[in-house]
Amino acid sequence: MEGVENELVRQRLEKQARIEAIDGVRYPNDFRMSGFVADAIAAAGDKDGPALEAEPIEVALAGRVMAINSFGKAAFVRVRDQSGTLQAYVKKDAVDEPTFERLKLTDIGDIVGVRGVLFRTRTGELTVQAREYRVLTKAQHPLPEKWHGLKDMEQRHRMRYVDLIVNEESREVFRTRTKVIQYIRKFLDDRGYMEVETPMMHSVLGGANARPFCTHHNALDMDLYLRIAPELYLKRLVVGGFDRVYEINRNFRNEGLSNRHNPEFTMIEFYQAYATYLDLMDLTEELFRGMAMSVRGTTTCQFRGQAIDLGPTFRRLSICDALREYCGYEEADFHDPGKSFARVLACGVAKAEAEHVWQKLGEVTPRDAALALGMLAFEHTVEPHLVQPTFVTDFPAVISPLSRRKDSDPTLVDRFELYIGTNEFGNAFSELNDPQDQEARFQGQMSAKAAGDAEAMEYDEDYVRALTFGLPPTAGEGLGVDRVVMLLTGCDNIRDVILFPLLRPEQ
RNA sequence: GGGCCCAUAGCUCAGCCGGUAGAGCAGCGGCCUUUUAAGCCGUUGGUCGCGAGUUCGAAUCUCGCUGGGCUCACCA
Repeated sequence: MEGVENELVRQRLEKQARIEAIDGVRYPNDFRMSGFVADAIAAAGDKDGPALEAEPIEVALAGRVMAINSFGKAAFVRVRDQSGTLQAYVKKDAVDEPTFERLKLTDIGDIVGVRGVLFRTRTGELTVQAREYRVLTKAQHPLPEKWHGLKDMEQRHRMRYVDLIVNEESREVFRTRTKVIQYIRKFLDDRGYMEVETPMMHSVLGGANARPFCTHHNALDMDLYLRIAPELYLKRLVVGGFDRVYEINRNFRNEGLSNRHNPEFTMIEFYQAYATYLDLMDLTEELFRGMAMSVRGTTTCQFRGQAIDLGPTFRRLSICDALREYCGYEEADFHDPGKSFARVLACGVAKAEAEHVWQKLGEVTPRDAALALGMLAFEHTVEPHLVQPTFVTDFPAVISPLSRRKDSDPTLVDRFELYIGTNEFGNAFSELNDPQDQEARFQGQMSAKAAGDAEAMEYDEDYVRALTFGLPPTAGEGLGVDRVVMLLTGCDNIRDVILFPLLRPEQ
């Protein structure tokens, strides 16, 4: 940063040296806290001043100085730890000379240790009457201003540690993030799911349609991908007899950044044998409702300027019905790529984009092409309508290479995506467990790859082999955890819910 | 990657119709032993993101670069 030449830093280094001269130690680590601030507050309960005087409670607290109100011969020092904030009162005639000197050398931002008994000020505020007061760690760099905090988004992301110190809203977002993950974990644990860990370095690309990050293992002289999804490994585990598994997984996709996309992001992916995508819809509603109630105490939330209610039963809308309702599709349009193409253009999709999508499909039937093109119209025209939670169901098989075909129509699959606030939150389907069909689907992906689809999956021979040993009828789902946190915290930018989002290097 | 916008003191911002910088907070000095955005008096602090150009003169106008925000595209 601006370096030690800065005047403010120079002053603080000077104070640090003077404290060291008093204490004989520059970074002491022998202060022992009696507990957190919250414990001290709990110990005092609602006892009034006289009660605290009658039965003194001694505490030793440590934390960061957030404010100092000084009177020259006494001062209030507001100390914050992980659990909360409590002020200490240090007065000259209640402490020895070196202690009062330490107080005078304290800056906002310093880490201090305070020992003393609890009392109440004339306004009734619980306060530690300091007997011992020490500076444990000098903050050599000043903190941002106390009531505007740190506003600059770039600074907040680059120096998250400072953001967390000064912005309570930011601390709250990440506490909520932790609660969300704890809730999901407990929710699945309670239902007999087993948490597992699968490889993040893959030699075969699969489980999603996305461009990967590449890396290299030196000793094996082997190129590897950072995983884009754990799906194929999790289903291998179901083959292995772990009927219900889940992984809270970090995935890596080599795509553009946006306020909804970070190259590494967190998903919760879970699989349940002897279930279908219909079962997962019920489970998903239950999860979202319980999570919202647990984390926020209500099923309503604000997301990207929209009022969302997770309380009512989620709407269920098939792709084809959506296209009929919002894009004017008629029966013939679902079978004739030319007609579907015309509908797509009528929806306002750029011709070049539609042609590109058509072209990179590779060798497909007219029905498949018509449906795949329809997805463009869906994304362009239907998505903006999906504000309240909606399960979009029955996707085209041609774009769903791992999903089970519908018994009633093999060109469609038993799949849903969950939309909330016009954004996709999750993706689930009954798993394709027919190894011969899976082979054919991988062939289709290879065909698409050959036709120029950079995001197509690779042919995973071992996965097909696993299927030949028998994958029970299974349903699986993935949810974007970062987006769930955005929804429940009202953050519009994914970077606000990721502690250290990817940024370009400084300078 | 495309479009629009932003970058001034440690932090939050003003100045932008060109005349080489201002406030609040923080800091420093003084007064103040129950404050809580404490108060009162005084005061330090800036290669105005970087680099060119126009001009007698640029924080201000122009171009380029860097970083960021919003938005579009792909995904979750």
